[in-house]
Amino acid sequence: MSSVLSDAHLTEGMRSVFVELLVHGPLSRAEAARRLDLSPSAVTKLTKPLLENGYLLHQPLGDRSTMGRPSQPLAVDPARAALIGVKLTEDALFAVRTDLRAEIQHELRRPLISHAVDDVVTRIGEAVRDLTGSGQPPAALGISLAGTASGGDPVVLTSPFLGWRNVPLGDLVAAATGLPAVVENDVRALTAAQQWFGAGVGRSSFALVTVGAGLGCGLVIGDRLVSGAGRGTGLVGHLPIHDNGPLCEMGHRGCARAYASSAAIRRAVASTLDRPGLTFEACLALAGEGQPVARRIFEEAGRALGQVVATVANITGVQLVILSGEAVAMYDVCAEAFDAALTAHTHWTSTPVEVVVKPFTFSEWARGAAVIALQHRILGR
Amino acid sequence: MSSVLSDAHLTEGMRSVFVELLVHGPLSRAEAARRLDLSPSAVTKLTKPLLENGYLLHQPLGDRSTMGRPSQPLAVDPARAALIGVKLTEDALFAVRTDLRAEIQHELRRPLISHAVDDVVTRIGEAVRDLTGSGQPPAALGISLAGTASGGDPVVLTSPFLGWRNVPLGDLVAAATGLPAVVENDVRALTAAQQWFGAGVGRSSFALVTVGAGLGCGLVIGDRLVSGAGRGTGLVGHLPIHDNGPLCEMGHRGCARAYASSAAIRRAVASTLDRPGLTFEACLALAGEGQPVARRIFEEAGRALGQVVATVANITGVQLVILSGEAVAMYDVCAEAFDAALTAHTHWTSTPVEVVVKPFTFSEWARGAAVIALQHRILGR
DNA sequence: ACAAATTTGTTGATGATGTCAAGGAATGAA
DNA sequence: TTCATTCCTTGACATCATCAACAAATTTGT
Repeated sequence: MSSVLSDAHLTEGMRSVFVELLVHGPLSRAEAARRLDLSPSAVTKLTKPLLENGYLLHQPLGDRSTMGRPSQPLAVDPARAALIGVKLTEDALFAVRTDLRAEIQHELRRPLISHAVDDVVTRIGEAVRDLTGSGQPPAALGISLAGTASGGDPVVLTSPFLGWRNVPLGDLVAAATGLPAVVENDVRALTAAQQWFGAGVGRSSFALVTVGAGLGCGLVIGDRLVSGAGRGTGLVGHLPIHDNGPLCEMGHRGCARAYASSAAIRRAVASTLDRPGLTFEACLALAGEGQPVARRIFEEAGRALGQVVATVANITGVQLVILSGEAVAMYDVCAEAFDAALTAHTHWTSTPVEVVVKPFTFSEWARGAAVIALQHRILGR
Repeated sequence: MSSVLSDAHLTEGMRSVFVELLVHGPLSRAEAARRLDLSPSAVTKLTKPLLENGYLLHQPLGDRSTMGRPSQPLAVDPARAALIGVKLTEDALFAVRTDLRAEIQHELRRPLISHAVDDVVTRIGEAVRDLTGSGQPPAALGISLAGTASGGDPVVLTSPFLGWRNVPLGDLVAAATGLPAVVENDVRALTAAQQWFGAGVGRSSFALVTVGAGLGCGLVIGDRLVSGAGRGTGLVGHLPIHDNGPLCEMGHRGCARAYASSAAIRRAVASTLDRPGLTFEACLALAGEGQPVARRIFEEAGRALGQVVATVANITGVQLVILSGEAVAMYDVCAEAFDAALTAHTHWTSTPVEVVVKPFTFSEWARGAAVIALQHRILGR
């Protein structure tokens, strides 16, 4: 049983069945056939080699309420392969090891002292080794970071905060680790994770809006992750909100980022209260306690965020928007302002936007990278 | 030679070759094979029945500069079938008859006195008869109008300005004319026309922004026309531009529509100059002559439009935006303001947006409807 | 208890569709 | 004239999904 998801000569049909079972949980052959618009016999034939190779397992029978022969649910064996996901930030490296359903098994965090390409590649290699240990070698590796990483299987990336331009990070890491490696923008990676294993399951189109150090937006339209070639997608951070709002780092007045990024919120609360040492979490706590300055600033942030979400939904037509990111906890203290702004700016001819708030931990970024690796490995792009 | 594009039992492969030749002009078999990632032999086999049925024609040989046996270009015979496109407005019906490449052959305009469904269906039937005459019967019919018409092959539509809700217009017209009929939102129809026969050819993603009575936006992402199910797409009309701008019809302050719609511009110029009878065209002429009020108002419109285009490009990541619509001529008098706003609001990490301004005549709306009919007929959705 | 109905899953024959290998056709270059 | 090159075609072959038939496992009804 050699390298995973590659030797078994996965045909197109087998891939589609595998993905359907991976994403939509255990399904009987008959149900899979209906969903994929295939004949039952085709599913039988396609699943046979997958079962033999251990990719699929028979599940214990579930409900027995229906008539006729009970169905035999099939499911992907999540332990059949492992994936590595790495998220790079300016000063740290987060890595996770996940199973095939992107459930995190191990994680680690390492400081990133040097931004030299070789050093980063070495650090990633060490992290992979430490996460792998004596276990089965991972099937693939994904790397995510902020910046305009190219979409798909990209070999070349440009990252402002690392000071990189046209670095073939994927190839370098692949050479250093011996694993197939891909690089992707972090927000898109997170979007991919939601598409296959999160709130986006079963939705052919949705948007993910992240709030944290900045604002981000990922799109899935027509079952495909949108990746603007050359241009980034989801650049919502500098959407103008008010003419006379606060300034952002780029000198824009009243843009979304100047209202809703965690940095902007922290700055605003800290400077108004003249407590320069305040962290974002402390600001959040203050707002939770009803401190008026903090409350007001979070309220304005919620309003800005609501307008961002409404604008994204109006332009793209998505019905579902997932809220996530390091600072998504702010939703709790600004829900009313958010909802009011969302409703006010949603086009009146449209059905209301569904908003799902995803609790967030930092390892989600790395998990997204693992999903990118998985998708690339299975779909071949 | 019976009904077109249906009897010949078009297989999937034949469809793809046909569309490739239809959209990308004359191509040799070898070139088509390369583009479609097929073997040359496959193209030979797929084109044979299409040639026999008259869908394809051999073109006279073009350049003979290369080595080897000269290629034999194939092209779709545009006269092999005709299409009807109908655009409905509040007070008129525009209809065109086109060939397979959506070139307009005949067009007509009829007043729409009654909004009763039966009357409209009858009017459409008359228009089709008049356009068909004694010529070959059209292969399909498309209808476009403003409002949230469902996407694709829709049978049911909701139109605010006609006062319709859930009218199965496609089925009714199909029954009345005997032709396969589909309904689509007008902006999406125009977008489809640009995708196959306009500035969008060869682009897998682009946006179309229309300016006229309102603002509209159509999207093609990943080679597919985006149609928000339930929610409309491209609802850019009420994008906030300034906090203290003019009011739109919905009571929004300073939204894009209040700046850049032809109605808003006309109102602003006419009321400021106290010349209530001014038409939009007259306003445009005034601005062209340098009349300061008109110039300023068009300048602000251009600024708003530039911001709309930038926002669409930032969120969707499209690299190309096509400008069109009845009032697109305004671009000439506000190009600097438009470009400045576009650059200012374009995310700085991105490559610049390409903007293509399409001169517009009203029959383009109906032509778009014809393209929708064509796409639906060929692709089956 | 037993038969009928119902749904699932399997198997082999069939048909559709594309590739491959081979070769013919039409040209430019040596 | 001969060769290299590119285009196009043909028939053998492989792949893959459907279809029809049937076996399997259960509920329902008598």
